[in-house]
Amino acid sequence: MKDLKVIFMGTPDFAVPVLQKLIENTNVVLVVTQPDKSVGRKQVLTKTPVKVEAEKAGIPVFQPIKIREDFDVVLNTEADIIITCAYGQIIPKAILDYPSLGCINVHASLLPKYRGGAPIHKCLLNGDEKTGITIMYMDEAMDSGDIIAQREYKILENDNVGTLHEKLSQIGADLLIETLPSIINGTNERIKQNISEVTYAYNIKREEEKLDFSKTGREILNKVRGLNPWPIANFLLDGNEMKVLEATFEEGTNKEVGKFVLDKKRLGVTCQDGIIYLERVKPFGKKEMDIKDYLNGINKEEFTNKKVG
RNA sequence: CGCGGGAUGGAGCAGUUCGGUAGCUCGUCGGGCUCAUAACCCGAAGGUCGUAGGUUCAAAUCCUUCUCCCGCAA
Repeated sequence: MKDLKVIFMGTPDFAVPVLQKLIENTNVVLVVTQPDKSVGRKQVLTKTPVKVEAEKAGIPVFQPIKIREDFDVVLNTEADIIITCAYGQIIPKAILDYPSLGCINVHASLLPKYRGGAPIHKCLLNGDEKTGITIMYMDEAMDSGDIIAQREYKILENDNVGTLHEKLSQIGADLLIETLPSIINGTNERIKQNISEVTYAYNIKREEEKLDFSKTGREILNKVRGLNPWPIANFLLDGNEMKVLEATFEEGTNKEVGKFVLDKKRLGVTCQDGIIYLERVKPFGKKEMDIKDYLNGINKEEFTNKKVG
């Protein structure tokens, strides 16, 4: 496979293992990634993780603002196949039609479930038992092309977005390399997506980060881990965001939801079917800390009367 | 100069309005109680109050500078 000329398109950390494996096993001739962006409070111009990796390997990098309008560089690069993974822009037909072996995408869900940008978050938020990786041909719509290969991953109770992210990106890289030979010699599968089973995983909206204590403990825990380590579930306390990084649940009954339960060493909030105990939080303006430390500094008498909101 | 929060023993905080002995809860260490304990009691160590300067008899506190951490917005 070392003589296979590959153009890789990808942007975030998730795409890095895929790129690394391609560099090891094939001849990556060009990397396309999103433009450097100013990030954080200080607006530091930052390279995308994929760009960093590409430069390390001495591979040319192309960063069009709009690939839709600016793709000559790609067409002028001799390549057999284009492989994308979380690139972040819709790829125009001219590029899709260009390489002889086609355009292949690595997606972090078992398509047709969870097309879109946040499949890892979505499967955790929904409390799914499994998710996985799909290797697929690309077409002009988002994540709608024919499936070449899939690999399932059984979600563990303690998985969160971070751990799943890591595991799936590794699986994605492995599965891609294993599948490539069949794509090269044309013996690969090509399965149409079942339209009736299509669901979408759009990017998380701000409002979805809020914990709703009128829901069940299970649903709340799903949200806590399904948004960790990014963007982190939270609720309002005295008008300020209290982020919840870890929580546990104990079943029970309550008269009222969203009320604080103060224990000597624990802080809980009543929900529909029990109490959610906060285990690790990040109060407004502070660093994240264990609940034990948080309780050390607060006025417990006052706290008993507080409510979420 | 995008908006806002924060920096005080190892941890989390109070004290700053209105300058006047460095305080709370926890942890650590030592001792005691107990069949035993993460429980309880007694005691101890541990802090140039983020940096630099200014005002003052006196600054954690007032004024100015800078640094670092955090949330939002992009």
